[in-house]
Amino acid sequence: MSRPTLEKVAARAGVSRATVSRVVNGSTTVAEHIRVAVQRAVEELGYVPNQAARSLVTQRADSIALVFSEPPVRVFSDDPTFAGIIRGVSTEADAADKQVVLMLAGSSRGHERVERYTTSGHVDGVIVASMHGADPLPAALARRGIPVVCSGRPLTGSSLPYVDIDNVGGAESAVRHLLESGRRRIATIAGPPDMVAGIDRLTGYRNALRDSGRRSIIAIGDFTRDSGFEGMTQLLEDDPGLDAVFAASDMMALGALQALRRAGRRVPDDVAVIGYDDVPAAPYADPPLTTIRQPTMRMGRELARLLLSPGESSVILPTELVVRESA
Amino acid sequence: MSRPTLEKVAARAGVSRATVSRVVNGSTTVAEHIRVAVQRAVEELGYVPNQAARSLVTQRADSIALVFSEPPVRVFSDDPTFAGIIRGVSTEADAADKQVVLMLAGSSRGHERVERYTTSGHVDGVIVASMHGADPLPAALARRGIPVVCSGRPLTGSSLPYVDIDNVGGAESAVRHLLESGRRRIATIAGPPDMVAGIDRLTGYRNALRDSGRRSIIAIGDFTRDSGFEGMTQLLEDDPGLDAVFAASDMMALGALQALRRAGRRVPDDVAVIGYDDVPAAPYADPPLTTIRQPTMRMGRELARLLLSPGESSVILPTELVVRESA
DNA sequence: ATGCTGGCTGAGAGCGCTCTCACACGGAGG
DNA sequence: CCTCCGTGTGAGAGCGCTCTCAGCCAGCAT
Repeated sequence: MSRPTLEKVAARAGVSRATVSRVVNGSTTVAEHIRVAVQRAVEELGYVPNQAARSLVTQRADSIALVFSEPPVRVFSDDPTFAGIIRGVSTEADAADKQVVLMLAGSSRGHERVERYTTSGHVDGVIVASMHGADPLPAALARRGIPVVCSGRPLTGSSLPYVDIDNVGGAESAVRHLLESGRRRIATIAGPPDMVAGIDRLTGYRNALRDSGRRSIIAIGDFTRDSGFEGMTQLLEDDPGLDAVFAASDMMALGALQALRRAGRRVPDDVAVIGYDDVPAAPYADPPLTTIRQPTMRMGRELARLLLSPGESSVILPTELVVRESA
Repeated sequence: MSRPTLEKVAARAGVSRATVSRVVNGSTTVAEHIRVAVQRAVEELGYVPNQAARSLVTQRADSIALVFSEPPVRVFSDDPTFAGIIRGVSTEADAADKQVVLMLAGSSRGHERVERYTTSGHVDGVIVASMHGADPLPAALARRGIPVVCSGRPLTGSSLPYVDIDNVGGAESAVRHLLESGRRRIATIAGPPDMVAGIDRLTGYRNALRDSGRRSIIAIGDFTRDSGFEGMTQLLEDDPGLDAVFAASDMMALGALQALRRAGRRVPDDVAVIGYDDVPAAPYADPPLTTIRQPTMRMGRELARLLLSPGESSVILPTELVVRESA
């Protein structure tokens, strides 16, 4: 029971292969009655074009890869970023009639697999959603001649097109909010210094603080809850008089909340806390977490658009401060 | 700058296409010095086989699809199930040298897309990870002649191979734990009745209760936190004297915790709470949540194994009770 | 010498499709 | 009447690969 071919459909409809191909691909130069006959034959046989054969001649795959250059744990954590990106990319790809292929390239073996897969003609382009700005994958693919766009500004100095979210601006607005509500000793739990988001959010914090002439109090975390807990604990030791903390991720903010509780500080009365990402759990935190929301879905759309219509330039998307009760 | 073909490599190495093909595909019947020469040519030209051409003749794609028949929101929620499945499938597929293609088929349009993609020869088989047991997708694909395995027992009466987790047994052990610790009026917040996990966990609850001769107190939720909150609130009205609740998902348990707190009940002193799934947030709940852990990664591995070596029969995996402080 | 293996290699067909090009056909214009 | 054109349609090449098959050249037995 092999799948029917163009040839079979043509025979059944009493026309040539070329005509069936025209109908299947929606050419207008086919007489109405023939079109109908062919469509019936397609229907009856349950014909589906063989994509391999098609790709072979067209040199297109009509699909794009969305590569997550991270371990799956991270991708499927409660970070809404990835979900939003996927939704956005899917939406846009749908509109352009392209299929989206998700790939995980967590390990170095994964990198190699992705490279082989994408260079072997499976896809027309690749979106690399990597949080590590220094990821070598995008450049490697580009060198192979594959169209690539990155989510997040690449740290490799390559001039690849990218879509990023205004991390600096987001952090600035968070710290400004703290400043405006009268906080005077504002600490931060920064993200890892090898990720753009970590770097840029710290820059934003410093910018806002410098403008107001206050000194910075910094702990370094890695975006996880545990590192937030530890960071907060350390901060409290360093400067027991602090009255606000900006955590570079909600997960770290959640950890900080816990550390604060343990230390007997009330939030927001004694210490105001503000996070980043607006994860699903943020409104359920105790107290509900004030945070920075990112337009993740729009990011996905822009990524796809950038990949599909080359020549357009990189985009930086704005963030939004969501005020709840923690600050 | 088009990609080099077999022909080019052959010319450079001074051999025929066939020989290059043999080397690339690891045939042993090639003289050592020729093999080396060919490999050098491949290296120098950066040759990567054209997968479309290869598939066209071999009728294989060397990749499998992992389809999530759910809206992305659900897939990327803090439910660790999907992440585990993905990891497991990837591991097993890697070992068999197959590529994993993730696809989201949330909408009905998505279903159609997935059907077209998988039937057009892109993949050698499909794993459908769907929580709705009555999903028509698996059967539709099977009808098309594509090898399919399901995660979760299909509710459609089809005899497709599947891998499931022992939901009934898991729920039973949860309720038994409650019973053994002296609880007498044990309620449940059940999952939606159109999902296997919802149905089976309720069955398990009923089984355990029936064995002990106690009556059941039931609220219906949809696995979300909000529905857990509402379910608990309703349960408290229905039977203010209850001293334990088994929530069919951790998210619902988290919602229940919140409702309990609001109602002034102490956990576990007044009411014991036990969840299901062991989400990442479970140990951080207040109090840390006792729950049922599922071997999700193993599930992924079994799914891949089942797809890759047909003839083996469906599998049901055991669960594990994780005792923390809420029960 | 001749015949027979057995190990390597090359020639060539063909996978299912698209797309160019030639061609058939009816109607308008010379 | 023939030419010219526009509109559909079919023939056929070829995309890059795999794989069968034939052929070649040792080396050994006859």
